[in-house]
Amino acid sequence: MQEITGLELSPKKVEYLKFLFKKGGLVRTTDISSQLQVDPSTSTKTIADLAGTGLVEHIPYRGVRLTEKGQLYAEFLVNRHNILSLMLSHYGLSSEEACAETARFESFVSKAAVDKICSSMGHPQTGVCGKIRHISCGIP
Amino acid sequence: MQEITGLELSPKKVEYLKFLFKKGGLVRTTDISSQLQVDPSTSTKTIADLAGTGLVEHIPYRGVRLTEKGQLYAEFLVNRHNILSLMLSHYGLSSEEACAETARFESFVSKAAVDKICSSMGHPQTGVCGKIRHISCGIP
DNA sequence: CATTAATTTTGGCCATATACCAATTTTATG
DNA sequence: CATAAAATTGGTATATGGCCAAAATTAATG
Repeated sequence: MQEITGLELSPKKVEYLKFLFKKGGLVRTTDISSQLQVDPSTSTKTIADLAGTGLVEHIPYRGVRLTEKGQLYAEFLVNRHNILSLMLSHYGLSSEEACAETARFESFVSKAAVDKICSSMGHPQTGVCGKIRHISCGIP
Repeated sequence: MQEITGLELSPKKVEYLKFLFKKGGLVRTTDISSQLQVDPSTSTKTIADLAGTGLVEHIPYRGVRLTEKGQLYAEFLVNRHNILSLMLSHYGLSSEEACAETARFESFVSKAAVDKICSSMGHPQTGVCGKIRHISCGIP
Protein backbone atom coordinates (compact mmCIF):
# COMPACT_ATOMS: atom_id res chain seq x y z
CA MET A 1 0.00 0.00 0.00
CA GLN A 2 1.38 3.35 -1.02
CA GLU A 3 0.40 6.43 0.89
CA ILE A 4 2.59 8.85 -1.06
CA THR A 5 1.87 9.22 -4.77
CA GLY A 6 4.43 11.97 -5.25
CA LEU A 7 1.82 14.10 -6.96
CA GLU A 8 0.42 15.77 -3.88
CA LEU A 9 2.16 19.10 -4.21
CA SER A 10 2.32 21.79 -6.86
CA PRO A 11 5.72 22.68 -8.34
CA LYS A 12 6.23 25.73 -6.18
CA LYS A 13 5.27 23.95 -3.01
CA VAL A 14 7.79 21.26 -3.84
CA GLU A 15 10.44 23.97 -4.07
CA TYR A 16 9.43 25.27 -0.67
CA LEU A 17 9.67 21.88 0.93
CA LYS A 18 13.00 21.03 -0.62
CA PHE A 19 14.38 24.34 0.56
CA LEU A 20 13.06 23.86 4.08
CA PHE A 21 14.62 20.42 4.12
CA LYS A 22 18.02 21.65 3.01
CA LYS A 23 17.98 24.60 5.34
CA GLY A 24 16.74 22.66 8.32
CA GLY A 25 15.19 23.94 11.52
CA LEU A 26 13.15 27.10 11.76
CA VAL A 27 13.36 29.04 8.50
CA ARG A 28 12.45 32.68 8.12
CA THR A 29 9.98 33.95 5.54
CA THR A 30 12.64 36.22 4.12
CA ASP A 31 15.05 33.35 3.57
CA ILE A 32 12.44 31.60 1.54
CA SER A 33 11.35 34.59 -0.47
CA SER A 34 14.88 35.56 -1.36
CA GLN A 35 15.85 32.00 -2.24
CA LEU A 36 12.76 31.36 -4.36
CA GLN A 37 12.76 34.87 -5.72
CA VAL A 38 9.24 35.79 -4.75
CA ASP A 39 7.74 38.59 -2.72
CA PRO A 40 7.66 37.90 1.04
CA SER A 41 3.90 38.18 0.96
CA THR A 42 3.81 35.40 -1.58
CA SER A 43 5.86 33.09 0.58
CA THR A 44 3.75 33.87 3.61
CA LYS A 45 0.68 32.76 1.71
CA THR A 46 2.23 29.66 0.31
CA ILE A 47 3.43 28.74 3.76
CA ALA A 48 -0.11 29.09 5.03
CA ASP A 49 -1.22 26.67 2.32
CA LEU A 50 1.50 24.22 3.24
CA ALA A 51 0.66 24.49 6.91
CA GLY A 52 -2.83 23.37 5.96
CA THR A 53 -1.41 20.10 4.66
CA GLY A 54 0.33 19.34 7.92
CA LEU A 55 3.72 19.19 6.24
CA VAL A 56 4.99 22.34 7.90
CA GLU A 57 4.36 24.22 11.08
CA HIS A 58 4.14 27.97 10.88
CA ILE A 59 4.90 30.13 13.86
CA PRO A 60 3.72 33.59 12.81
CA TYR A 61 6.43 36.23 12.71
CA ARG A 62 8.93 33.54 13.70
CA GLY A 63 9.36 31.11 10.89
CA VAL A 64 8.42 27.77 9.42
CA ARG A 65 9.69 24.32 10.04
CA LEU A 66 8.92 20.90 8.61
CA THR A 67 6.75 18.63 10.71
CA GLU A 68 7.80 15.03 11.11
CA LYS A 69 5.52 14.12 8.25
CA GLY A 70 6.93 17.01 6.23
CA GLN A 71 10.46 15.86 6.95
CA LEU A 72 9.76 12.44 5.51
CA TYR A 73 7.94 13.88 2.55
CA ALA A 74 10.68 16.41 1.82
CA GLU A 75 13.24 13.64 1.97
CA PHE A 76 11.30 11.87 -0.73
CA LEU A 77 11.21 15.07 -2.78
CA VAL A 78 14.95 15.56 -2.55
CA ASN A 79 15.55 11.93 -3.39
CA ARG A 80 13.26 12.15 -6.36
CA HIS A 81 15.12 15.17 -7.61
CA ASN A 82 18.47 13.47 -7.18
CA ILE A 83 17.40 10.24 -8.80
CA LEU A 84 15.81 11.92 -11.80
CA SER A 85 18.72 14.25 -12.37
CA LEU A 86 21.15 11.36 -12.06
CA MET A 87 19.14 9.50 -14.66
CA LEU A 88 19.26 12.46 -17.04
CA SER A 89 22.98 12.82 -16.52
CA HIS A 90 23.32 9.36 -18.05
CA TYR A 91 21.97 10.75 -21.30
CA GLY A 92 24.54 13.42 -22.00
CA LEU A 93 23.19 16.21 -19.85
CA SER A 94 25.70 17.96 -17.62
CA SER A 95 25.06 18.05 -13.89
CA GLU A 96 23.78 21.59 -14.15
CA GLU A 97 21.56 20.82 -17.12
CA ALA A 98 20.20 17.69 -15.49
CA CYS A 99 19.48 19.56 -12.29
CA ALA A 100 17.74 22.45 -14.00
CA GLU A 101 15.78 20.19 -16.29
CA THR A 102 14.65 17.99 -13.43
CA ALA A 103 13.55 21.01 -11.43
CA ARG A 104 11.01 21.80 -14.12
CA PHE A 105 9.26 18.45 -14.30
CA GLU A 106 10.00 16.53 -11.11
CA SER A 107 6.75 17.40 -9.38
CA PHE A 108 4.86 15.44 -12.01
CA VAL A 109 6.76 12.20 -11.60
CA SER A 110 5.15 9.62 -9.33
CA LYS A 111 6.85 7.90 -6.44
CA ALA A 112 6.01 4.59 -8.07
CA ALA A 113 8.04 5.54 -11.12
CA VAL A 114 10.88 6.96 -9.08
CA ASP A 115 11.08 3.77 -7.04
CA LYS A 116 11.38 1.71 -10.20
CA ILE A 117 14.01 3.98 -11.67
CA CYS A 118 15.89 3.91 -8.40
CA SER A 119 15.83 0.12 -8.22
CA SER A 120 16.81 -0.16 -11.84
CA MET A 121 19.84 2.04 -11.19
CA GLY A 122 20.80 -0.13 -8.24
CA HIS A 123 19.91 2.36 -5.50
CA PRO A 124 22.85 4.66 -6.12
CA GLN A 125 24.20 6.53 -3.09
CA THR A 126 25.24 9.65 -4.92
CA GLY A 127 23.56 11.77 -7.55
CA VAL A 128 24.74 14.78 -9.48
CA CYS A 129 22.78 17.13 -7.21
CA GLY A 130 23.56 15.50 -3.90
CA LYS A 131 23.51 12.37 -1.82
CA ILE A 132 20.67 9.91 -2.21
CA ARG A 133 19.18 8.21 0.81
CA HIS A 134 16.88 5.30 0.35
CA ILE A 135 14.72 5.28 3.45
CA SER A 136 11.56 5.37 1.38
CA CYS A 137 12.70 2.26 -0.47
CA GLY A 138 13.45 0.59 2.87
CA ILE A 139 17.19 1.01 2.47
CA PRO A 140 18.89 3.02 5.21
CA MET B 1 20.06 28.53 -32.84
CA GLN B 2 17.03 26.82 -31.44
CA GLU B 3 13.60 28.24 -32.16
CA ILE B 4 11.65 25.59 -30.27
CA THR B 5 12.30 25.30 -26.55
CA GLY B 6 9.62 22.68 -26.05
CA LEU B 7 8.18 24.72 -23.20
CA GLU B 8 5.83 26.84 -25.26
CA LEU B 9 2.60 25.03 -24.52
CA SER B 10 0.69 24.13 -21.38
CA PRO B 11 0.03 20.45 -20.64
CA LYS B 12 -3.50 20.48 -21.96
CA LYS B 13 -2.56 22.27 -25.14
CA VAL B 14 0.10 19.66 -25.72
CA GLU B 15 -2.60 17.00 -25.45
CA TYR B 16 -4.70 18.83 -28.01
CA LEU B 17 -1.87 19.08 -30.46
CA LYS B 18 -0.83 15.46 -30.12
CA PHE B 19 -4.41 14.38 -30.67
CA LEU B 20 -4.80 16.59 -33.72
CA PHE B 21 -1.58 15.16 -35.09
CA LYS B 22 -2.64 11.57 -34.59
CA LYS B 23 -6.12 12.14 -35.94
CA GLY B 24 -4.96 14.13 -38.95
CA GLY B 25 -6.95 16.46 -41.16
CA LEU B 26 -9.96 18.41 -40.01
CA VAL B 27 -10.96 17.34 -36.50
CA ARG B 28 -14.33 18.04 -34.94
CA THR B 29 -14.75 19.74 -31.58
CA THR B 30 -16.68 16.75 -30.31
CA ASP B 31 -13.90 14.34 -31.18
CA ILE B 32 -11.53 16.38 -29.11
CA SER B 33 -13.83 16.87 -26.15
CA SER B 34 -14.72 13.20 -25.96
CA GLN B 35 -11.12 12.13 -26.35
CA LEU B 36 -9.78 14.57 -23.78
CA GLN B 37 -12.82 14.16 -21.55
CA VAL B 38 -13.77 17.80 -21.32
CA ASP B 39 -16.91 19.74 -22.07
CA PRO B 40 -17.22 20.76 -25.72
CA SER B 41 -17.28 24.38 -24.62
CA THR B 42 -13.92 23.86 -22.98
CA SER B 43 -12.38 22.47 -26.13
CA THR B 44 -13.82 25.28 -28.21
CA LYS B 45 -12.09 27.77 -25.96
CA THR B 46 -8.79 25.96 -25.87
CA ILE B 47 -8.89 25.70 -29.64
CA ALA B 48 -9.37 29.44 -29.82
CA ASP B 49 -6.26 29.86 -27.68
CA LEU B 50 -4.28 27.51 -29.88
CA ALA B 51 -5.47 29.27 -33.00
CA GLY B 52 -3.95 32.41 -31.53
CA THR B 53 -0.54 30.76 -31.57
CA GLY B 54 -0.76 29.95 -35.26
CA LEU B 55 -0.36 26.25 -34.61
CA VAL B 56 -3.90 25.38 -35.61
CA GLU B 57 -6.54 26.77 -37.91
CA HIS B 58 -10.10 26.85 -36.66
CA ILE B 59 -13.00 26.84 -39.06
CA PRO B 60 -16.02 27.63 -36.86
CA TYR B 61 -18.67 24.91 -36.77
CA ARG B 62 -16.46 22.83 -39.03
CA GLY B 63 -13.39 21.76 -37.14
CA VAL B 64 -9.72 22.38 -36.44
CA ARG B 65 -6.62 21.40 -38.28
CA LEU B 66 -2.91 21.81 -37.68
CA THR B 67 -1.18 24.50 -39.67
CA GLU B 68 2.13 23.66 -41.29
CA LYS B 69 3.88 25.14 -38.28
CA GLY B 70 1.56 23.18 -35.99
CA GLN B 71 2.28 19.99 -37.89
CA LEU B 72 5.99 20.35 -37.28
CA TYR B 73 5.51 21.31 -33.69
CA ALA B 74 3.12 18.43 -33.02
CA GLU B 75 5.60 16.06 -34.56
CA PHE B 76 8.14 17.25 -32.04
CA LEU B 77 5.60 16.75 -29.25
CA VAL B 78 4.84 13.19 -30.29
CA ASN B 79 8.53 12.44 -30.65
CA ARG B 80 9.23 13.87 -27.24
CA HIS B 81 6.55 11.69 -25.75
CA ASN B 82 7.88 8.61 -27.47
CA ILE B 83 11.49 9.24 -26.56
CA LEU B 84 10.75 9.96 -22.91
CA SER B 85 8.48 6.96 -22.53
CA LEU B 86 11.04 4.76 -24.22
CA MET B 87 13.62 6.04 -21.78
CA LEU B 88 11.41 5.23 -18.81
CA SER B 89 10.70 1.78 -20.16
CA HIS B 90 14.41 1.10 -19.76
CA TYR B 91 13.99 1.51 -16.01
CA GLY B 92 11.46 -1.18 -15.34
CA LEU B 93 8.28 0.64 -16.22
CA SER B 94 5.87 -1.21 -18.49
CA SER B 95 4.85 0.42 -21.76
CA GLU B 96 1.58 1.53 -20.23
CA GLU B 97 3.21 2.87 -17.11
CA ALA B 98 5.89 4.66 -19.11
CA CYS B 99 3.28 6.18 -21.38
CA ALA B 100 1.04 7.36 -18.57
CA GLU B 101 3.94 8.67 -16.55
CA THR B 102 5.38 10.57 -19.48
CA ALA B 103 2.02 12.10 -20.26
CA ARG B 104 2.10 13.83 -16.90
CA PHE B 105 5.47 15.54 -17.15
CA GLU B 106 6.44 15.69 -20.81
CA SER B 107 5.34 19.28 -21.34
CA PHE B 108 8.03 20.43 -18.93
CA VAL B 109 10.93 18.75 -20.68
CA SER B 110 12.92 20.94 -23.05
CA LYS B 111 13.71 20.09 -26.63
CA ALA B 112 17.39 20.52 -25.80
CA ALA B 113 17.16 17.74 -23.23
CA VAL B 114 15.07 15.51 -25.49
CA ASP B 115 17.61 15.92 -28.28
CA LYS B 116 20.41 14.81 -25.97
CA ILE B 117 18.46 11.85 -24.69
CA CYS B 118 17.56 10.92 -28.23
CA SER B 119 21.17 11.08 -29.39
CA SER B 120 22.33 9.17 -26.37
CA MET B 121 19.86 6.39 -27.17
CA GLY B 122 21.13 6.30 -30.74
CA HIS B 123 18.09 7.84 -32.38
CA PRO B 124 15.84 4.80 -31.98
CA GLN B 125 13.18 4.30 -34.62
CA THR B 126 10.59 2.74 -32.37
CA GLY B 127 9.33 3.64 -28.94
CA VAL B 128 6.87 1.95 -26.63
CA CYS B 129 4.11 4.38 -27.60
CA GLY B 130 4.79 4.54 -31.31
CA LYS B 131 7.26 5.20 -34.07
CA ILE B 132 9.89 7.87 -33.63
CA ARG B 133 10.83 10.14 -36.48
CA HIS B 134 13.89 12.29 -36.25
CA ILE B 135 13.21 15.17 -38.56
CA SER B 136 13.85 17.69 -35.83
CA CYS B 137 17.28 16.15 -35.24
CA GLY B 138 17.93 16.37 -38.95
CA ILE B 139 17.43 12.63 -39.46
CA PRO B 140 14.65 11.69 -41.89
C1' DC C 1 -38.31 22.67 -47.71
C1' DA C 2 -39.53 23.27 -43.05
C1' DT C 3 -39.16 21.58 -38.67
C1' DT C 4 -36.51 19.17 -35.52
C1' DA C 5 -32.24 17.29 -33.86
C1' DA C 6 -27.45 17.51 -33.19
C1' DT C 7 -23.32 20.16 -32.97
C1' DT C 8 -20.79 24.12 -31.83
C1' DT C 9 -20.10 28.39 -29.86
C1' DT C 10 -20.84 32.25 -26.42
C1' DG C 11 -21.24 34.22 -22.11
C1' DG C 12 -21.12 33.74 -17.41
C1' DC C 13 -19.07 31.92 -13.67
C1' DC C 14 -15.79 29.17 -10.79
C1' DA C 15 -11.38 26.94 -8.95
C1' DT C 16 -6.42 26.51 -8.46
C1' DA C 17 -1.86 28.18 -8.57
C1' DT C 18 1.17 32.07 -8.47
C1' DA C 19 2.29 36.59 -7.92
C1' DC C 20 2.69 41.67 -6.70
C1' DC C 21 1.67 45.97 -4.11
C1' DA C 22 0.21 48.78 -0.30
C1' DA C 23 -1.07 48.94 4.26
C1' DT C 24 -0.91 47.04 8.75
C1' DT C 25 0.96 44.40 12.49
C1' DT C 26 4.53 42.43 15.10
C1' DT C 27 9.18 42.01 16.50
C1' DA C 28 13.76 43.82 17.09
C1' DT C 29 17.04 47.49 18.02
C1' DG C 30 19.27 51.51 19.44
C1' DC D 1 10.22 53.90 23.85
C1' DA D 2 10.76 55.30 19.21
C1' DT D 3 11.98 53.71 15.04
C1' DA D 4 13.52 50.24 11.83
C1' DA D 5 13.06 45.73 10.01
C1' DA D 6 10.42 41.68 9.18
C1' DA D 7 6.16 39.48 8.44
C1' DT D 8 1.39 39.39 7.50
C1' DT D 9 -3.10 40.87 5.50
C1' DG D 10 -6.07 42.43 2.02
C1' DG D 11 -6.69 43.55 -2.50
C1' DT D 12 -5.92 42.58 -7.07
C1' DA D 13 -3.98 40.23 -11.24
C1' DT D 14 -2.70 36.52 -14.67
C1' DA D 15 -2.71 31.84 -16.62
C1' DT D 16 -4.78 27.52 -16.93
C1' DG D 17 -8.57 24.73 -17.04
C1' DG D 18 -13.30 23.67 -16.29
C1' DC D 19 -18.64 23.64 -16.17
C1' DC D 20 -23.46 25.12 -17.35
C1' DA D 21 -27.13 27.33 -19.83
C1' DA D 22 -28.38 29.79 -23.76
C1' DA D 23 -27.82 31.04 -28.48
C1' DA D 24 -26.28 30.06 -33.08
C1' DT D 25 -25.30 27.06 -36.76
C1' DT D 26 -25.44 22.95 -39.36
C1' DA D 27 -27.44 18.46 -40.34
C1' DA D 28 -31.21 15.36 -40.82
C1' DT D 29 -35.77 13.92 -41.63
C1' DG D 30 -40.39 13.72 -42.83
